Amino acid sequence: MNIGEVAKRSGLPSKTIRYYEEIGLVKPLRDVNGYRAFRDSDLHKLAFLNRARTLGFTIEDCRTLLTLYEDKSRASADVKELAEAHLHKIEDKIAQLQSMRDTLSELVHSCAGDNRPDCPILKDLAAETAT
Amino acid sequence: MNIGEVAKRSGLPSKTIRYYEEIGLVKPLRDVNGYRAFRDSDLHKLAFLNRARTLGFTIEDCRTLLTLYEDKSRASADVKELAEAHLHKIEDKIAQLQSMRDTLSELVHSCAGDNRPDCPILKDLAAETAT
DNA sequence: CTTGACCTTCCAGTCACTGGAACCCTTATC
DNA sequence: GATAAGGGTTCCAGTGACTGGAAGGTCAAG
Repeated sequence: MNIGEVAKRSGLPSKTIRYYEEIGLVKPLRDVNGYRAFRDSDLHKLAFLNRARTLGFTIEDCRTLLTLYEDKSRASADVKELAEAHLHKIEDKIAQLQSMRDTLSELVHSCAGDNRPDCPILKDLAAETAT
Repeated sequence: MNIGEVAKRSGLPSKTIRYYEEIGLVKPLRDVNGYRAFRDSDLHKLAFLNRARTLGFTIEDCRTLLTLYEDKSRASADVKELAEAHLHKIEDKIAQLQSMRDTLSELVHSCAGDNRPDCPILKDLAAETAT
């Protein structure tokens, strides 16, 4: 398979696939004309990567996950640990964003949004934290 | 004020303050020795920036907000519009993260996490999307 | 005079791509 | 055989918002 087809089938842009090769996540063969020649196993890996990235795993996490995936004697505990750590990070991030949202939402609602200059949003941003 | 004190008082690292000068968000004066000399108004701006960044506004948003803040004839609608757009982005991001979290959480719970190799997390990541 | 805590600039790295330029290969059509 | 479209290739630069580190200047205290 050429890169275009693999892109279509894996859901990843060609650029990204080239990048993944560059950082050693996939190692496609080469045709005589220099084109990358992807095997089914490469496609499979790329789809795996796409899914893992969609779930927010970092590239380094993905690298580890791929290794674990290919290590048939892995302990599922290792995978679970990684996934749990990632889950916690996501939950932290959500909490942080929710706190932003709550504050912002309040500010937005308190602002008249007309053509007068008085604006509680700017007032809040400019507020002294303490003296 | 020297940068160290402004850092302490604004809550921003010195490095960040230098960076903000570099991109034109603040324009402190200079002492004869080359040290940055911050006025109260600079400190005030930096605290404003810190607060806005904490709420997740991009640097470019911050630049606009600062301009609006200093334009005493602004319309509060302009501020509100910017804040609302940002709020929507945050809400989208939250939704996206929640969807990740839900999937991940399910996967984590379905995985025994023992020393056997069987792992639903990897299975899911490797699943074909369609044929 | 030296020590240590400041301050300065400049350069490189982060993360995971993404865009673009310049060029090569393949296939079809005229 | 020329040409054009639509693949593919490499390499370089840029993104956002810092952050780390090196190499060096300045200042106050002892």
